[in-house]
Parts: sequence; structure tokens; C-alpha cells
Amino acid sequence: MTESVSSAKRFQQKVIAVVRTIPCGKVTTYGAIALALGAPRQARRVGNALAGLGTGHDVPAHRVVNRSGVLTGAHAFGPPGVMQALLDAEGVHFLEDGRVDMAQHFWEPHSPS
DNA sequence: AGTTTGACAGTAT
DNA sequence: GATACTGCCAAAC
Repeated sequence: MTESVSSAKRFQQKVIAVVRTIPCGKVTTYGAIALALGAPRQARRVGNALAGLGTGHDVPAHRVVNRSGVLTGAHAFGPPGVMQALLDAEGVHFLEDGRVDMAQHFWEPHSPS
């Protein structure tokens, strides 16, 4: 089935595949995902792909933060604080800066192959 | 068809 | 160490 799909859509599917493998209580970065997909420096597209998911997916997108540990995509989860609450419920610890403790919860994804 | 924006990251100052 | 600038590429306007 060689269906013609937009490259963005295909990229999105690959992103989803990786994000779904993120273990509970762990977080990763956009750049790490992009690198695992074989698209280094394309971190922006990873975020853009997740932004297109919207609601009704089984993807733990709340476990994806930027390199600084900031929840840059919190706005996509509706009311502010929801993304933080989801992570906190999974045992993720936050710094006083409101950032995720990357040194403790960073998890590096692998290629979905 | 050109410009702007975006759930980022790396390098330079 | 913090701030500024640039690179990347696609979707939206």
C-alpha cells in the first residue's frame, strides 16, 4: 500500500511512534526525538507535528519538553497547569524555576526502525 | 508567490 | 552564565 501521504504527516507518525515509547515518569526533548528519527536539527518540526495532534490521541505528548526542561507545549493541553499536573502525577519532579529536572528524568529515545 | 510564525537547538558574543 | 542571533523546514496568512 503505497499511499501518498504528505511528508509532514509521515514525520508526524514517526514522532508519535517514538513519543509513545517514552516510559512513565520520564521525559525527552524535541531534538532527541528528531535525532532518533534520523532528522537532526529538525526539532521544530517535532513540536509542530505534536501540535497538529490535538486531543483524542494516545500519545503521552506531555512527556516531551524542550532542551531547557520548560513545558513549552503546555498551551496545547488546554488550561495552563494541566501538562505540569500530568507529569507530576507520574512522579516527575520540578525545579523551583518551574522546569523539569532533566538530570533526573531525561530519557533518550531510540529509532523506531 | 512572498512573508511570518512555530510545542527548538546550537553557536556566538 | 545569560542574552542574541542564526539555522531548519513546513504550514498558515
